[in-house]
Amino acid sequence: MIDLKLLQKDFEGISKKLERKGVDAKLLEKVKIKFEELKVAKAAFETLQAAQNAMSKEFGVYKREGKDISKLKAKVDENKIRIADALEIQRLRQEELETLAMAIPNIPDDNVPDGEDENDNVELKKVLTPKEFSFTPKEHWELAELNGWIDFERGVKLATSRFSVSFGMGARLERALINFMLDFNRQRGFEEVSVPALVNRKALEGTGQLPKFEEDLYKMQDQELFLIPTAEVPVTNLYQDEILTAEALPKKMTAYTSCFRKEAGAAGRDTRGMIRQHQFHKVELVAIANPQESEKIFDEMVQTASDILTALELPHRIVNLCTGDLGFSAAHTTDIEVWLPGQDKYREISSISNTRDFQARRAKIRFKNSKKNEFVHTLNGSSLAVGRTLVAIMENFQNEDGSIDIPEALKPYLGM
RNA sequence: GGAUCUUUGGCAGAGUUGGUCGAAUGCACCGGUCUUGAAAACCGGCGAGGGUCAUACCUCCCAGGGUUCGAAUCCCUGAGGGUCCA
Repeated sequence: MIDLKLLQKDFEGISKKLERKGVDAKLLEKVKIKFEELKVAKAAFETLQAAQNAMSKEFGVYKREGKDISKLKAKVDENKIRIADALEIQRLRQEELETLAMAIPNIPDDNVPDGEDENDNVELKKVLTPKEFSFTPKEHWELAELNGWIDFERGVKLATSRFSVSFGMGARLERALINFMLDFNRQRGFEEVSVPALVNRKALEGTGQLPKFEEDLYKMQDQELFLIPTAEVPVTNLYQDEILTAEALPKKMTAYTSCFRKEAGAAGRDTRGMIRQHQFHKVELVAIANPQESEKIFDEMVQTASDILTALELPHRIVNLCTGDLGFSAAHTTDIEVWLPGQDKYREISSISNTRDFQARRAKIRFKNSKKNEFVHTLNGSSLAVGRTLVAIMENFQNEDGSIDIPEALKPYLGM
């Protein structure tokens, strides 16, 4: 949720920033008007309510003194009707405003580059050099089938397209990666948490997936619960509606969960292989931070994710997302893209965002800053997507005969 | 699944014959006195959101409805927690 007071105070400035993210100026204008209307409606209601409260107090006095109350009651009854109307109007305005405001994305930071899509993202640096192959490297699905690691057909049989099954070393590698990543993150000061895979509407509103992106979520039929699209949702919302002490910050957490996405807008993209699945494993980093140090923690998170790839000897690059590629809740995002020799390109494997107080405002996560309460900053990032890491290992560690070497760092996790 | 109790400020915990209750008290926290400094002791402040230059004022005692001039307090529904029974 954007800061409505800020929008009101600096309408020009904020709308200019949001325009970079493709927000219609007319929408903002509407929000501003609704906000004004709400204030008027509120004032009207409050005036009536104040009168009502005063009269009710008088009522008590009359009763005690044994005075005649019939006249007062008539007045109060009449006022009551007007209050009901005023309240209804206020509620309506409130709803209208919320509907509009909840659909506005976060304000991008000034240093976020302008751009349409991922092609306009800005590369910050490359880590490790892709190795030269003396043969044409295969793509991961071929390698996966060759080694019997992943069975795509049987995943479809069990569920539907974009589901797969891992066997043998494929399955073991996934588990090894999860443990490796969790341990790595923990050593960097992120506390491990284990959270529900189903969450309610409020949690998803808190982190910004709802109300705008319901079509990409799996929803339970008999209860208002959704499968999580990322651990960011349950972990960030752990502290929803809470006022934390300043000493409690930062909360740095890591969690492994399965993630579930309908990929509604991705028809035809990455239909082959396990780059884009409806269910996938991910180890996530989440931080609840004092605004003053959120950027420092952001850098730590990027470094941690990058270091995991380095430890796995996987070449990657770090890119700064442009406005067009920036997610709904993020003020700025850094992606890490891993080198896939089979595809001959870098592909996203981690996405790390600082949402600043955008989610905190929605989820009402605050902290006591000496006297006053302030919204925290929330950050999240993958560290890492497990399936894609497996893909990267397959493609980068393949041999000419299709066999695949195991990165040294993982061997202890495989009893090797 | 049934019965019953319960849900209050950062935490703990009063308040349920409806009206000076936004709410005692303790802890925590902040400011001060004392001290070389700290602790202890003592004094003062201290729920949240909106509104205002600041007051006033409005809303909030799990959520949603209802009764009433008036509800933290009564009634209904739902959610969470405890206990007992299946």
